[in-house]
Parts: sequence; C-alpha cells; structure tokens
Amino acid sequence: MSEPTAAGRQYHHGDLRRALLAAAATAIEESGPAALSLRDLARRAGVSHAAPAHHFGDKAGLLTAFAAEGFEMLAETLAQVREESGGSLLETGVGYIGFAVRHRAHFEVMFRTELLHRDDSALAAARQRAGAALRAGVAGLPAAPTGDEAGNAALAAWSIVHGFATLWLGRALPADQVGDDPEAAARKVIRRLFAAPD
Amino acid sequence: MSEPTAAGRQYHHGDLRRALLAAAATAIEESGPAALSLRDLARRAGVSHAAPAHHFGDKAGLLTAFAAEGFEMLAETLAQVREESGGSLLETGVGYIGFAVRHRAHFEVMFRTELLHRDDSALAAARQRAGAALRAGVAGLPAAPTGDEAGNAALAAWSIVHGFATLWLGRALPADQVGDDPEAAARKVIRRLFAAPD
DNA sequence: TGTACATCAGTGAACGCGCGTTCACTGATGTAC
DNA sequence: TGTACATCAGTGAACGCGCGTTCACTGATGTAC
Repeated sequence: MSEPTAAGRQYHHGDLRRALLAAAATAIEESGPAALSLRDLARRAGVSHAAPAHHFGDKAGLLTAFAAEGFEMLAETLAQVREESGGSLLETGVGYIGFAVRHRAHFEVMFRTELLHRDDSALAAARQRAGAALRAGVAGLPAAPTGDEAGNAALAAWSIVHGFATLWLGRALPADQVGDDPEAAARKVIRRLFAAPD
Repeated sequence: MSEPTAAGRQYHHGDLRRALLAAAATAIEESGPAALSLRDLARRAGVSHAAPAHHFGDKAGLLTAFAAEGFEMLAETLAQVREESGGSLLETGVGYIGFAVRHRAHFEVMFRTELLHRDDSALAAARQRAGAALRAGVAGLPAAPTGDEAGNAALAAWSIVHGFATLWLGRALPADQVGDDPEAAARKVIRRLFAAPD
C-alpha cells in the first residue's frame, strides 16, 4: 500500500495516519501497548521519527485513536454476528471473544484507560457505539429479565465473555482443557450462563 | 519499619527485599506495571539505585517475585473465604473479586505473563496453589457437574469473576449501575451463574 | 495552459532525561578460634 | 572477652541507549487567477 511512485520515493507518505495505526497493531502484538514508542512506529512506517507527532500529537493521542478504532471494529463485529446468527446471545458472546482474539492489540488498548486521553470525544463516541451493540445483544436473552435484573444479566454476560477473552489472551487457561480454538472453547464454557432460562 | 538505628542511618537495610516489593505495589497502583523502574523502587526504598539488582537480578525478576507473592495471597484469601462462608461458591467468587480490588497491583501483574520469567519455579508453585484453591471452590457447586462439564463450569466461574474484576479495575462498568462497592455489585451480577442449579 | 502562492506533511539535527547495567569499592554482620 | 577474617548488602560513578520533544527547514500538493 502506498508504494514509492516510479523510481524515487515519495516525500509525502500518502496515508501515514493509517499506516501508523497498522504499525501500532503489529508492535503492540509483539510487545504490548506500554512498550510502544512513536520512534519505533515511525521506523516501521519508513518515516522520520518526528512524523507521528504531526498526526497524533503524542503517544497517548495515538493510543486513543487506536482504541477508538477498536471500539468501532467491535461494534461492527457484534452487529454483524447478531445479524448472521439471528440475534443469538450466545453467538454474540462468542463474537466478542473472537474479536478479542483476532484483534488482541486493539482489545488490550481499549481497556487500558490509563494510557488514553479519557476525555477524547471520538473515543467516547466509539465506546458508546460498542456499548449499544453489546446491550442490543443482551436484549435478546430468552425470557429477558427486566429492570435491575436486565442490567445485572447484561453485566454478567459482559463479564463472562470479557473474562474468558482476557484469560485466553493471557494464556492463563489450561491448554489441555481448552484446546486451541478459542471460539469453540468459549461456546462450551459460556453456554451455561447464556442459555439459562432463569 | 526498619528505621535508622540511633542517630545515623543503617548501611544494611534490614529487609530490602520486602521493602522493594511493598514499594512496587504502590508504584504499580500509581502508574501500572510497565512503567515500573528499578531506579524508582530504589528511590522509594531510600536505597541506591543499583541495590535492587542484588535481590531480583532484573526487572522481570522483581515482577516475577511480585506475581508469585500475589498468587500466594490469592490462595490464602480464597481458602479463608471458603472456610468462613462454609464453602459457598458465590462467596468464593466474591472473594476473588475482593482480592483483585484490594490488591490491584498484584492482580494486574499476575496476569501480565509477558512481563514475567515464565519458567520461574516459585511462580509456578504459587500459581498452582491458587489454582487449586479456585478449583476447590468450584467443587462446592450445587448439583456439581462431573467430567467435562465440571471443567467448563469451573472455567465459566473463573471467567465471570475475572471479567468482572478486570472491568471494575478498568473503570469500564457504568458507575450509575454498579455503585462503588465492588463486592456488593459483584454479588448481584454473578449470582445467576453461581446459583444456577442446572 | 501556465504561473504564483499558500498550505501542509514530513525531515533531520539537537536537546535533555531516565533508564538498565557494570564494577571496583566499602561498611556491616557473623563465625572461628 | 577479644581478635581476625570471610561473607554479604548496599554504594556511587560511569557507560551507552532509546526515548519524547522542539524547531527551522524543505519538498509536495492544491488553489486562485
């Protein structure tokens, strides 16, 4: 993407912002969000070390944009799963876990609020969107509870899928028990909660 | 603790290892485990910057010892709760979450395996101990399932409490819904799963 | 179609900083006799 | 009770490194006329 034109190299990158976010995903998968440095991203994008500041201001700015991108992607994933599965809560939960595994860098940064500009409006909007998608999923509970109970059921669902995803990513789960397909393993584990007819 | 003797200051610290681990808890609560530096810990313990290497070798060594300490504390907490509650699975789960909130620095480091010496034997032993305490809790499930189902129920229980704790610590839960008492909020949320008679 | 100009993206040198690590050292403590 | 000595914990100076940030700059792009 965005290769040098003709023989010489471009001066302007073309889409440096996107390239830096892509490089961030790779770098974070390798060493985690805290080890990220703007100079390293610049190197990966083949650009001078001061360039990233142009687009994101500082490191927290970059991570904030990255987290916002993650929430957008999560919202989209959940909406898509919900549609494809006919509104199955179980599959929505599995989709949440699938997202975490497939986009672990984004997933990690999204919940490391101490690294982000918390008051960023794009981030807040994206988070809002993902939250709505999540709640829409829970509304499909069989024998849907109401009021406080609905809220608690939603938090229970969120907790179990978030916990499973976190433990999976941290390699904390016993390998001999869960195998190597996170979505299949998740389906077995979270079924109890999601199917419970109350 | 371990003040200078008489008028002058001590040359030997007395219990620097313990002091460094305590300083680590404070420092990590302030800025997270990745921002930790040995020089900062030395400063906090009032000791020269090269002293920590004497006890832990390097930063990963220190975090590994810190994580091991955390697993020991968790095992102890779970055992105590189980005894006091007469083996209630719900209360064991609440105890897990209480531990995470009260010792958030330890809790965070315990699951950041990329920061640790994974092959450390003391760490493995402590983790083992905590795992056993956790499984002992799940064995008390009403109408305890057997075989594979037991394993999945245990993972479900672990996932939900781990997820709730993580989301709570990340301030991701809606404040107006959960209030400010994590254990009370957790009790309401995880009740469904833990009481489910299947 | 061509020229002038404003805007903007990225450059590269420079700075100061905190870090981990090394190493010869020194002072305290414990033990042997 | 006293002396000699080994061990060990912590010191402090030195090093090289990668980082974020600043700043005057330069080359590319878009627009007005």
